[in-house]
Amino acid sequence: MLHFYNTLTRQQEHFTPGEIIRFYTCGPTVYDYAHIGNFRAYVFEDLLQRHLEARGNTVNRVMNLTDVDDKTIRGARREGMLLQEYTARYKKAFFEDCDALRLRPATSYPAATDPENIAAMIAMIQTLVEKGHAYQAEDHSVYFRIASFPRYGQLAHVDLDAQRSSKRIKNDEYTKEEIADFALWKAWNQEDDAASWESPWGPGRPGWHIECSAMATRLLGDTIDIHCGGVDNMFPHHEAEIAQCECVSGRTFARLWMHCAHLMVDGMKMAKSAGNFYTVRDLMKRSWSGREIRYVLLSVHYRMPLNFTMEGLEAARHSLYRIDEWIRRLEEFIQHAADSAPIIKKETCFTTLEDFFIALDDDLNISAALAVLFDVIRESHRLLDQEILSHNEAMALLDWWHRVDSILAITPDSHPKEIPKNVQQLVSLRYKARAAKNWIESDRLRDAIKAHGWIIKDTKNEQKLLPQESNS
RNA sequence: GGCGAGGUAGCCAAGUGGUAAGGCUGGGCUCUGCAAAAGCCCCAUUCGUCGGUUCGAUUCCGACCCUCGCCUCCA
Repeated sequence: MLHFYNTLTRQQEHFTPGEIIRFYTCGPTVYDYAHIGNFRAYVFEDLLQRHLEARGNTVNRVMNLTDVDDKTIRGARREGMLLQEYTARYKKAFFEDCDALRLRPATSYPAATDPENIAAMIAMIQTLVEKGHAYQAEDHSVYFRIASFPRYGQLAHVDLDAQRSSKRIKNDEYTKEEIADFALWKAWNQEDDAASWESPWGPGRPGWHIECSAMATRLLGDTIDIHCGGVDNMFPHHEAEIAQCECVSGRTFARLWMHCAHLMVDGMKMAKSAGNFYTVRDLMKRSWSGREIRYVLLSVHYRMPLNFTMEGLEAARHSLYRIDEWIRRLEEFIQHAADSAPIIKKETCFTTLEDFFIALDDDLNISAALAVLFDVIRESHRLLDQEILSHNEAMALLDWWHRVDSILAITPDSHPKEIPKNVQQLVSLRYKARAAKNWIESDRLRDAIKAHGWIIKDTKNEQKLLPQESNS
C-alpha cells in the first residue's frame, strides 16, 4: 500500500495508482549548469519514479525545460549568442549530468519555446481572459487576477490578505490590479531581443507559471496524479499553476503534491559568494563519481533538509564499496561453488527482503530501506563465512539485489576498465616476485601499480586488480 | 511579523507509549609475508531544556531554548 505525504493536505495519504501514473516534475531553467541542490530534487523524483515502477506501475513523467526567461535572455545577450544556441548548451549539459546521476529519463521534456507549447499557453491565457481570470494591463502584459480565485494560497497555506498588509512588499508595479497578480504574458521590451512571439495581446513571451500549466495539461491531461518539485517552488509557482489550470478546466489539477526540502552545504545555504556552490561537474572534476553523488542525494529522506559535505561523500564512497564487495562475493560464489553447498531452510533466512520495498511504500523511507539492505549484506556474509549459504539462496539474493538496484541505481559501471598493458606487466612481474617471496619487490610493485590508479588485493592464489574510483 | 521544517552517539540518520534500526568514523579480531576499498564483533541507561499526563515517554500535552527554510518568478 503506497503512502505519501501530500503538501496540499499536510498529511500522509494512501496513493492508489491508476493504469498509468501521470507525473509532472518541474525541470531546470537552462541558463547555467544545474547545481547539486537542483539535482537533489531530480534525484528524489527519480527515486519516486523508480519505486513506482518497481511496484509494477507505468509512469508517464513529463519534465519541462524553461528555455526562455529573464536569466536565459540575459545570458544569451551577455555571450552574444542566439537564445536557442545559449540554452542548447545548457540543455545538453543538463542531460549529461542526469546521465551521470543515473536519472531515468522522463517520457518527454517539453521546452517552453516549442511552438506547440507556446500555442497551448496562448490558448490557456485566452480562456483565462474570457472567463475573467486574467486581464491585459497598461503595460500590455497579461496578468492573472488573483482575486478571481479564492483558493489561491491553499497549497502553501499563505494568507494573501496578511501578505498584502506586509511592509515587505512594495507596491512598485502600478499596472497590476493587485500586487500578487502574476504575469501570464510579458509584453516585449527591447532587452528581450528576439525572444518574442506573436499573441492576441501583441508580441511578447510567456510568464514562467503558465509554461508548466500548459505543458502539464497538454501532455498529461487536466488532472494529473503527482506533481513534484522543491519546497521553494511551492509558492508562488505551484500555487499559480493550480490557479491557472483549475480556472481553465474547472477540475482538480494535481491529486498529490510532493515537495523535497532544501539542500545545504556545510550547514549553510549554498551560494556562489560563500564558495560552497557545487555543480555535478565540479564534483566530478574532484574525482567524485556520479553514483557517489547520487548516493549522497538519495540517502536522506526527501522531506528532510540535506546537509551536503565532503565527509558525506566520503561516507557514501565507503558504503558503496561495501555493497560492491558484497555483490562481487555473491557473484563469485555462484560462479565457483557448485550446488553442493548444504541447503538450509530458505525461509529461516532473509525473511526481511520485502521490507526494503515496504519501507519505500511508506513515503519513500529510504533510511529504513537502506537499513534492510545492510542487514542483508551482513547476514549473507555471515552465512558465506560459515559456508551454509546455498547456491539457490545466493541466486535469490542476487535477484533481489537487481530489484533493489532498479530503484537505487548504484551498481558500479558494468564495463570494467581495460587494464593497461604496462599495469599488466607490473602485475606479472609482481607475480614472479611473490613466487620468489621477494616481499620488498612485491611491495614496490604494488605502489607502482597504485600510482597507475589500480589497487591490488592479494588472495590465496591470485592478485585482484580494482580500479580506484573515478568518474563513472 | 506570518507560515513551515528540524533538534537522537564524533559525523550522517530511522523509529516506537514499554525501555534506542542502519551507514561512516573509531576500537578489537579474522585473513595476510605485510597490506587492503576484505569479512566478523564491539561502541547512546540515552533521544535540545524544563514541567505535566502515565505503572512507564525519546515517543502524548504545555512552556522555553537553538538551527534552518519560505514569504512573488531560487529545486
